[in-house]
Amino acid sequence: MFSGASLLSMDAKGRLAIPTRHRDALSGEIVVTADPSGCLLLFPTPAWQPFEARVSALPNLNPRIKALQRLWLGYRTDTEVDGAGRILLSPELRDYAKLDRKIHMIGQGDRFEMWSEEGWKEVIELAKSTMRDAPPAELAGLSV
Amino acid sequence: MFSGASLLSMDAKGRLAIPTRHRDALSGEIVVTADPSGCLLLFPTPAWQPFEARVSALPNLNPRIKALQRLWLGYRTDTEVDGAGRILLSPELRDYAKLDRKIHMIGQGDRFEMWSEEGWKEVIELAKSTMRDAPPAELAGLSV
DNA sequence: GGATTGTTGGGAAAAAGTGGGATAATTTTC
DNA sequence: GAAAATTATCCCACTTTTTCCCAACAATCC
Repeated sequence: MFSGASLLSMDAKGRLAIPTRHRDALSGEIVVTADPSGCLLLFPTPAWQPFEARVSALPNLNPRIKALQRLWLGYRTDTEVDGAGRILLSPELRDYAKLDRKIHMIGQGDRFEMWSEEGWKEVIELAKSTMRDAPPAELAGLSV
Repeated sequence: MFSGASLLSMDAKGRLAIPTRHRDALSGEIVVTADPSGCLLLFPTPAWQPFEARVSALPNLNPRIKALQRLWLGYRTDTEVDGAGRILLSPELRDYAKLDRKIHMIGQGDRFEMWSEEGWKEVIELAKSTMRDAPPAELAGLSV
């Protein structure tokens, strides 16, 4: 299970160093794609496959679902970690998630999420405002 | 059950000495994460697991709940107490909770909370103003 | 009062991150 | 079709960060 937040910096060539503590989990082949929440998703190839299978199996006569498929499957990019422990993000992926120098890499179970500084700030703000204004009933008892 | 408030001081390297009276409760593996209230949470590993299970089980098609999961699960960091009774907080965790030298460590049942000077002052202020201005009906009977 | 235990800060060695440069490959233009 | 230029990939070196260990100071107990 991946977890942990890291602030990474992408260089001018679009290279991104994977923190060493995640190197072995992400060694070799990696799949990167776009997520409709605004971030990029980063899967080790074995974890990608069930995800792709589930997305492909969705009933895509619904144009909304079809649009989701277009993103998840359409932006799918295979890449791999180079000798210096870095991956290369294509201009298209970088552009989709509005990534510039500072990137937040967030462990999220079977995948990592890549957020721009701005996007991650909005996630934090959404979480904070939720707890402040209208905590969902499902959370009852979570905080002691 | 953890309880008690301690004012700790973090050194320049992000090291934080655990008060001796809590050492045995927090010996070995510890889980630290971010909380949407603005503080960090510190669990002994056994106490973390039911918390993670409940968070993971939330219905995360709701973007607000998904944002909460991103924080709680995403910032999750395993750490351990060093030979001098200190833990190391990563720059990302420190940054999230705006921690600088002075940190308030608050016992809270199965976990500890870590607050910045500023954040803790706001908690106190909120508690005070609540009792002053609009005590919730749920409190009926608490004050003798 | 001395000794032992606990606390704090610093320093050195190792590891990881960062950037540049060179070589190879591909594309475009003449 | 060939040559040149631009882009991409790989490799090496330097800088910064991290981690581990030790020493000095403080407090407590005997």
